[in-house]
Amino acid sequence: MKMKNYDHTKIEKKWQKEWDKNEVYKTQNKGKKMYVLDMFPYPSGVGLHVGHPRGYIGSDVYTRMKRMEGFNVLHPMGYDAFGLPAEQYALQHKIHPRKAVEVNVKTFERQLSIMGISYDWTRKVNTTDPKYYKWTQWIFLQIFNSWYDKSKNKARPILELESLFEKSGNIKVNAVCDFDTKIFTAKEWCLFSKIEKQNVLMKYRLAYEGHSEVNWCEEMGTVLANDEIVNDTNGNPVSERGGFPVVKKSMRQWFMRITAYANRLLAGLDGLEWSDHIKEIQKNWIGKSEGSEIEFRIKNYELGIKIFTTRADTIFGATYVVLAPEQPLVKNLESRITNLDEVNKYINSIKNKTDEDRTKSDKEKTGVELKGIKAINPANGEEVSVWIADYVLATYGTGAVMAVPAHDERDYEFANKYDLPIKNVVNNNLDSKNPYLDDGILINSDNFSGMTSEEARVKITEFVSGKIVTKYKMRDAIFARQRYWGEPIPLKHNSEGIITQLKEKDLPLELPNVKSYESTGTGESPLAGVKSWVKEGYETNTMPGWAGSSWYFLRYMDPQNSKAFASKKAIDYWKDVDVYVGGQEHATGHLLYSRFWNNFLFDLGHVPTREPFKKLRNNVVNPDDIVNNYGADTLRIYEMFMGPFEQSLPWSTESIIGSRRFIDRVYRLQSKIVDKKSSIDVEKIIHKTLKKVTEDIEDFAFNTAVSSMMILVNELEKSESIGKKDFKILLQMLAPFAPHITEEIWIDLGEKKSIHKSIWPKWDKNKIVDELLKIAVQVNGKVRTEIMISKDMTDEEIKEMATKDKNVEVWIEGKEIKRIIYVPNRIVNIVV
RNA sequence: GCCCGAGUGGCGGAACUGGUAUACGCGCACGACUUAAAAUCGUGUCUCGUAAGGGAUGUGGGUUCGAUUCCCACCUCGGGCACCA
Repeated sequence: MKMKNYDHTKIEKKWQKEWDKNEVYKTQNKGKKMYVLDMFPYPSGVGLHVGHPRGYIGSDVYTRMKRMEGFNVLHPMGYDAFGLPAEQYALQHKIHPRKAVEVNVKTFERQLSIMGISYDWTRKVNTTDPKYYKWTQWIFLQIFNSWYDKSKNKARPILELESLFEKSGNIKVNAVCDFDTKIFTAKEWCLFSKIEKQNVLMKYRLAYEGHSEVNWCEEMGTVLANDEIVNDTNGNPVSERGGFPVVKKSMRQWFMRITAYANRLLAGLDGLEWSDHIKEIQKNWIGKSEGSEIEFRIKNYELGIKIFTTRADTIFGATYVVLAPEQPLVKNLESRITNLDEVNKYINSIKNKTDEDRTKSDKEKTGVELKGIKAINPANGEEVSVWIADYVLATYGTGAVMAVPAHDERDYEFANKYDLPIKNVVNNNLDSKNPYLDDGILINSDNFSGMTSEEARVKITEFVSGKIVTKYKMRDAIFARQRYWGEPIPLKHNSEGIITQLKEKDLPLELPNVKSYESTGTGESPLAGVKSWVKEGYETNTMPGWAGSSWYFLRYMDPQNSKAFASKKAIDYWKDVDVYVGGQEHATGHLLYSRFWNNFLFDLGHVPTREPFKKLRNNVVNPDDIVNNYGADTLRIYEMFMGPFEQSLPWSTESIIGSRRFIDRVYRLQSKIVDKKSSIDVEKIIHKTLKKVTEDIEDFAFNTAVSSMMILVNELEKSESIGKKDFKILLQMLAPFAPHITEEIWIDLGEKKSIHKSIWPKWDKNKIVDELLKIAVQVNGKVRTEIMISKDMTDEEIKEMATKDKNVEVWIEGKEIKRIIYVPNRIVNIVV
């Protein structure tokens, strides 16, 4: 490892210092803007470290070219330091989370800077800084104080909803609200007590308090999201971090009504330059489906059962109805159920099961008939039995389904087990292996027989007075953690249960110091143990990890502002993120929540665009530590060269040597520099390569950009000399990949200003056209020879030249030429 | 089960909107320089064949003058969702 061609450690350190001193990467506030963002990291259990430099390097290469192209680039970095990972780390090491964050941030910054990443560090943000989370709390209050107007399709202030209630109650209000919201008139509204009003409004707020069954982890003393839970080796649910057991528990929670935005989050994907893969994941997660809501009347009772189905065409085959055990209607029917004991026993048995157990698809279906209750099939007036079963989900659709065993696999299984009637109403191909085919011709369906499923869906829905509706699988997001290390929620509860909110001037509500930030084990946050906090009535839950990260990209635009989360001027200038680079593990979390918040802020006029991230590129995990042996420039080139940017690659310390050799060769090429013009051939290849490199960086095709520069260097080595001017072009196009060595040579060549402040060169059109070109000649699609053509030959001349070629004549002799196809500058194909 | 995506040398991978498949790099072999080694440079490197030529982009079909690229079926791998009615 001795006697390198250049001393990477010395050179790289020198320039990193120099760039820092001269603020080479400082963002301006004018010019054509370009916002290139890396997802900011959060401290992990093993401390914060640069685990995967690939993404940071890729976005840095892109950033550097854009800067040289004259864009005013914003390329910042910061820290998402609230949340479980930081807290767990602190607990394990018996230090305060704030201390843990400080230590880890230092390590991280050192590792980033040795790779030569060109961040503007003056714009650093940290979600745990009270000056930052003041605005996280402010945004929370905006959401809390808003409702979703379906007719205008946007969020509006809650005050406007109250005045609508005063005018005409809620009957005419077309808003997104809780499923069980009751109808009231203006008069009734005015008679409501303060607390009753508060409860009603809570059903409309976009941030709301409610109760829900949650995943409770006793050891960690906290609620976990579904994606924070994994299965242990026995198939039991445990926390992803630590592997502690997880059970179901009903708890008071704060929620974000993200479901109000389901359709916009789905539709907004169309205009985004994201990979199809990530879009697909978000689409599935949102889970839109069109169907019908249809009421089955209950015999001798005023209420009916509303069911949701996507197969209204099969309603003539509906032979029973199933409710989810938690469906509120079950309670209402209690007095009429003749086997209530059996029913209650079933409901209780369900409560003790985890989601995991309930949703295992290979599990045998169970259920109980509600005896004494009969429903009427609205299509044919037949009486059908009513059941509860846990294969129906309370949280999707209406929590009730019509069962059509002939055309639904799950209903079929259930009907077979409990001996319920099965009636075929769609004439599928009966010998087909799958009796549940989507489409067919209706039979046994009165006037609808003979129609296709497709037609019948809408017609039958009308016939039974149902309506066409759209449902989503996505649920509202829980917005609370029973933990210490998070943003306090800026709300107070008084002894009567009235909720008041902090005024803007009183923000931030700072996280108090506590003796013990360890879990209380009771399910309450450690904040519940702080007397002064509880006395004031402050909310003891804190915000979840995703709060601070849902808007940080806006803060970078104006990170020091104390009057607003960012000034209007800064927001109007930067608008949105042009390119966003980060891991795809955030597809259904961060990337969805940020889009939700940004759409919301757009509705209230705080930001100028709906979607925050125009272009998304995903980085994948890879190890590091090559810098010491080979240098940062080598690491950067290697990471970019070894394959497509968005693909995970196995690390190979063997092949990295190729990247180092490449740099060494560039370094040695200096001996060929002359003070006059280079030969035509050298000029040509320089400009051709420049064109390719420019286009490739634009497309994030870094691997082929490096490859074409390698070809260029191979060619230059064969040449006698290189003009200084052309050599500088090579340095410039290499600068984004290898910022240190190129800077070193650049300054050596007598330049005064940093190469990174130089202007990205433009390729010369005239220099990339070849006078002579080699093209292939095929006979019947097989290559037989190559010919040289000049650029001013006509098509006819080229075709003639091809047919006259000796190597071709052998193959066409004595045969009739049927056609000659000439693809300009590529190929001639002679068909005989 | 459903929905995406991908299969190219010993390895990482390239091939623009259908136009000379295997660029570039690693590895390997041989050679040059050297007392020697390292480093560096040069030559070769899909496969069968002495050659002329033939065959290969997961498998089998199809469209086309021409297919890694488009279409159909199947196989394998990766990812997402999962009792969503």
